[in-house]
Amino acid sequence: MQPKLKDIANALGVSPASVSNALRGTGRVSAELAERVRAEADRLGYRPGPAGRALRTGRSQMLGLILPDLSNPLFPRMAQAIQRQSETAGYGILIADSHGDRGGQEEAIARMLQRGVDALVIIPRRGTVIETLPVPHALIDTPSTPGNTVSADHRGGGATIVRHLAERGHSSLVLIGDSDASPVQRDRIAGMRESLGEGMTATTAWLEEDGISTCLEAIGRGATAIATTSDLVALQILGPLNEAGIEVPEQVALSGFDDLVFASVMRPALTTLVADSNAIGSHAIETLTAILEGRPSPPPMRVPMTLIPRASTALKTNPRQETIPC
Amino acid sequence: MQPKLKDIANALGVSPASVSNALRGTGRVSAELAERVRAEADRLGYRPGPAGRALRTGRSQMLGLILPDLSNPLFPRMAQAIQRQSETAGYGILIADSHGDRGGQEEAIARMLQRGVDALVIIPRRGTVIETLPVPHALIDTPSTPGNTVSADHRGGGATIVRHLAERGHSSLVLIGDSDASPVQRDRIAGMRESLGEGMTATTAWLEEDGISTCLEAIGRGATAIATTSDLVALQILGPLNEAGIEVPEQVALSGFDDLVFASVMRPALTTLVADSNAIGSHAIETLTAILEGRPSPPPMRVPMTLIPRASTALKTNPRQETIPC
DNA sequence: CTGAAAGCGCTTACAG
DNA sequence: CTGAAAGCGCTTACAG
Repeated sequence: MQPKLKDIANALGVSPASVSNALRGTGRVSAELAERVRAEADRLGYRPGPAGRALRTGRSQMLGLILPDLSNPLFPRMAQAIQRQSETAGYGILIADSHGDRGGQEEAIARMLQRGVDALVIIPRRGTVIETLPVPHALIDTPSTPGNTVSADHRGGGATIVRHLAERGHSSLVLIGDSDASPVQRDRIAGMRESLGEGMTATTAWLEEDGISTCLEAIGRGATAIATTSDLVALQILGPLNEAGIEVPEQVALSGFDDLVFASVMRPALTTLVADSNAIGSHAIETLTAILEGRPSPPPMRVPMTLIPRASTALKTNPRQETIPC
Repeated sequence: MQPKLKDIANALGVSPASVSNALRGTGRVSAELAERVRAEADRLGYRPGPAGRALRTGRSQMLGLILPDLSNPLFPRMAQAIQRQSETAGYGILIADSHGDRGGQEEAIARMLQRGVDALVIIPRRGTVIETLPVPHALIDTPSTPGNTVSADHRGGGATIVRHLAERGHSSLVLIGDSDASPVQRDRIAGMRESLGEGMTATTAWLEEDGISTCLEAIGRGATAIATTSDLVALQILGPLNEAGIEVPEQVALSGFDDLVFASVMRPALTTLVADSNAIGSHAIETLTAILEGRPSPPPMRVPMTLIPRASTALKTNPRQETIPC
């Protein structure tokens, strides 16, 4: 049986109120009594039970984390960062995924609220708008999403990879994503387009819309670099490129996004960009705990994406090279 | 403000006790009153608050999930399966990871207990023994781990891939894992070794112990197939093979384990084996809820691993082919 | 069949 | 500085 507050009070012949005050540093308690209480609490290994505290304070000391899809390879890092940060802040993390659809997201939020979470961290489904919620919440989506609390600077990442390719002599690019229904992917592509330099051209393609063909055609017309919105997209393009006899990076440069687990280990190793998940997680948690604890809450934050140059874009390309027959 | 039990009682002019009994189907309540209570509860959108219930019943209706490392690519699927199953059973899931070491695992367990979880699902760190715990727990490790509740049949998976390779004419194999400190990997390799047929030979290697060199040497001596313990290991071997001028699957067959996200999309697509995460998750949750709710708890379970044949082992190999110069 | 009462373990005004 | 009391929202014996 776990020791209770009353056990300490009885052992010391004082009231439970004084024990509680001594342990929390609230109310007036003499230093001497406080010390005796702490010693006895340590001896017994006492920890306040969550149920009694929650009932009295109205706070569960738990945060809910809503993910669109736990099996998405990008989310584990976020979940890990958020879990560790919230633990440091003294909150537990309840998880739920949105079961792949929008109704699922609303249900997941409703379940979390019923379980009494003090606040929510939400990584929303593509383009979902979060209605008013009865608890504070932090949104991790894209800087262009209204109400976004913190996220990677996807647009800046797009700009960075295009500059990287430009420095290597690439002037004709293919920009390719999975789906333009994704705000994250749209922002990455937008950032790429915005920073095309003088004389640079780019074809945009989406995997959903026969993007592989579009991509191969553009290469046939002289494109020398493919900037994708995700390592997974890059990996999916590698096969068709090989089959078409196009070598990476010798004939075409290729880049990804997110530094997924296979990016460093595939051949050629994939140039990619990644944001610091811990920075994102800690800003989300800091924002929430600030609100919960009455501190001033920080402004929204945009975490930069860092380029990780690898073999897939290592070669300098002569912008006037012959076009590859397709 | 969320409606309380008392609000329903007041609105109907009955006691909170009757409302509680009506809603839970316990105690004696007339059908007529039960119906009125349900109607009013629906109208108000009443849900019992978790704090009051937890304090009274001693149950939090939450399960803790302890993972060695949330960022491990294998765990998201498990976490997702467990989360969904426990949700169906009416339990929330608190997550914690072990921060990469054994002490971290013990701390994570202690934190979960302090938060009042009713039971734990533990995917233990390599070779960790779980001491006695004050709540029921389900262990997901390997069938050979004492106290294991449910897990994939890693040994059977090893046997399956070796038979698959044997059918394709391979008789000289390399079996390679990351680390023999991992019970899962040891079981997979053991299953492989056990089912080597007549006249088959195999070299075992570990990445940790310069396994790549061992592997290349074995191929130099005539091995025609590499069975790895993980898709990630297979991916890591592909580069050195390419550099050595060894083609997959033309000269050497290659297989993985776990069907990670890149396995189907890499080139060549990777033959692999996978267990049904939902089956594992639901057995773990069923075991725990059975104990918590006083039902007979099911025996330990071993979930079969299914072969997913892909291009990387598609070719029949002549066992007497020339050896490749190394 | 129904309701009044007690109590789960805490914290927080409040009185002394 | 310290303690007695009330109460957070529920559920469960128990009395009527």
